[in-house]
Amino acid sequence: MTNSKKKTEKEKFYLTTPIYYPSGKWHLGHCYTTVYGDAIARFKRMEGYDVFYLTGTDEHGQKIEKRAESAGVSPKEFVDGLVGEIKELWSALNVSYTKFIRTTDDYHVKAVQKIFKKLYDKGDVYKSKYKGKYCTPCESFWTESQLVDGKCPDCGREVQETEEESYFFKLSKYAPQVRKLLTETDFLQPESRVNEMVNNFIDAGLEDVAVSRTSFKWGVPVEFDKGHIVYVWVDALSNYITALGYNGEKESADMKRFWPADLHLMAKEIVRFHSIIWPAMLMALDLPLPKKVVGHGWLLFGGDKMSKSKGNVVDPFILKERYGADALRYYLLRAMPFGADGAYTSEALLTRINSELCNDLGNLVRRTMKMNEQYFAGKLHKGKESEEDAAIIAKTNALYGAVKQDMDAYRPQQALEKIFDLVGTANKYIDLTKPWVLVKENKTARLEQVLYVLTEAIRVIGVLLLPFVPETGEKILASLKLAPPETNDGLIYGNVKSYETVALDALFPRLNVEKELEELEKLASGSKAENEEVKTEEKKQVNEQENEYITIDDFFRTKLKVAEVVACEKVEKADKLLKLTLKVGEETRTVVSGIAKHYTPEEMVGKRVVLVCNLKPRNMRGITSEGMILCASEGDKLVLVSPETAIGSGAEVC
RNA sequence: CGCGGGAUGGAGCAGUCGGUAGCUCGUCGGGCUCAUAACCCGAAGGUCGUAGGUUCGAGUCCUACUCCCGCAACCA
Repeated sequence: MTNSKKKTEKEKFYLTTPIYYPSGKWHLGHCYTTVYGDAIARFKRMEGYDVFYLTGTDEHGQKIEKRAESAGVSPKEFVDGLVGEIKELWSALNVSYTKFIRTTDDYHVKAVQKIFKKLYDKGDVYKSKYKGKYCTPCESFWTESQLVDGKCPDCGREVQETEEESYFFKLSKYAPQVRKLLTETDFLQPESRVNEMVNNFIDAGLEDVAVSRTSFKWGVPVEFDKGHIVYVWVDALSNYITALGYNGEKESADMKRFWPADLHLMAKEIVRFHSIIWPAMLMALDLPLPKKVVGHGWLLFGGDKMSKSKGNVVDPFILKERYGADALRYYLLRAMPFGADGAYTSEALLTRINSELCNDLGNLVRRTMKMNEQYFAGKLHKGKESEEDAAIIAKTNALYGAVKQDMDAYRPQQALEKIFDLVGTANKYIDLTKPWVLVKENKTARLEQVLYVLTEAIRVIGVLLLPFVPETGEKILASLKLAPPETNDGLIYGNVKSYETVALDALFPRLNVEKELEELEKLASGSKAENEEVKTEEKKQVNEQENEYITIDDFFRTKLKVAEVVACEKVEKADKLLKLTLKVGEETRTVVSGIAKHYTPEEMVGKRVVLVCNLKPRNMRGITSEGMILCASEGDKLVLVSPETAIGSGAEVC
């Protein structure tokens, strides 16, 4: 509001990623949000803003508590490893965050307690009963709708009506204000999410949310009521203010300077919390609201038709290692459409690297620099423009404005498109002006001017590329013997009057797509195996040596028998389940199996299959499944395991 | 009727307020030689899921339908 202050004072820009939950491997999805934020942060810095870019990890909760327990370490130890990894990842990808917050950080924990107390004192947090159905053996709460035939969906046993004490946040009180915020401002982007939020959650009736739990310990204890743990909403969401030093009491300098946030960036599945609960919390705390929440789509995997099997090499470390941070950053930023889901395929990644980064951009820089070197020993001076130059000069001059417009709308994919449009124009310009002909005709002045025009375009491209692919931008500028500029001033033709350029190594080496796909495939199966190892290790802490072999006795603990399918039908309201009636010797059993996607009920009847007889019965969609039939699967393919030739049902498998 | 997204040339996508259907990759042909077998030009290829409707005119609006994909549920 006080824009008319002194011009000398830098404007601030505060943006955040979500804090990520360290429960498993970090993947490309995490990278997307963070790199997206980084591009914006870097761009804003070049625009002269005082940027605060926050990221971090959300480390509390039951899931982590359990994981740590089964891994035999403390929750903090469990989480420390993963946090170390994600920090490595960000540094590998050149993410320029200002601060990394962990919800286990001391100052955060204390601040959350203060915030909780403040909300409580205000009356917006109150103690009540959390009603639900409790299954004692499973130690789980279920809502009415989750129950199957009124019984525990997990084990099929009776559940008890139980009440648990819990603190609630008066979300309902703020519903009208939040609704207004969503419908009457451009707070939430893309707009398509607004209806989704309003229709599905607000207008459906906003209930107060439970903000404390007593079922686990790993979290921030409620200061004035030990035994209660602050639940994720208050704990995690408030990171955006605790990171600035907010603690409910005195104002911190950073809080004063940077709050409210200019942009909260996240994937669509948590838009709900950021666009409803978070604003309501801030209202309750009497704090200003963030200016914008942007929910981007998901990076989807699969649909890899070219490579035979899954080909899901999505380990960002591997990709970075092989192709470099910039290639990965470029792909992520370029391939995601705004607001919608994007697909990851290794093939698309490789094609993009080759055709756009390597052929179009890399080659443009290289051929130009080589000509500079060859014809003028790299020394160029601004000359007289000719008609041929008009179009490319106009584009060069317009590029910054175009990129800025897209970046102000937080659309890096479109900004990149604009930059690469100039790359294309420059390549065409070379064919248009034919420098090699000018050489032969001794039109030295014209030749120098042509190369100067190109070099100027490349300079602007290089600078504007910095936020997206920082290493590449720097390399381009290094070719021009320029340092990355502090600001975006001077991004117009003619700003640098003379050059002394050098031809450096290729920006991106050309990749053999087929070969790389094969390599990635190999690595994928490797890391997949690794993943599975980790999982089993987590589940059971088996001694490694014992893990390699089981004894014959171990094997015979599994009772396998041949069974004949006598009847089969689809399970209602479940698209993967078939209900099989099996004859095992004299006995008849019902088994529910998730093979409906691969076999029809009709073709199942009469088949002989292998049944695990002594598996603990389990309730699935209201049907008790007494065993499991063996299948072999490979990727999406799944086939039944059957006896090779006819053998009586009930025959033992050994 | 659980929630949501989508259906546009071989593949991946753009198409804003309704007015001649575009881009990238791939394919084919040509050009050039400064450059990383790169670059440039041209061509082939789409009745815009189906059926109705509104309109002078619909990929773009309305209705119904079909199919696909996420989530949820469920696959041990």
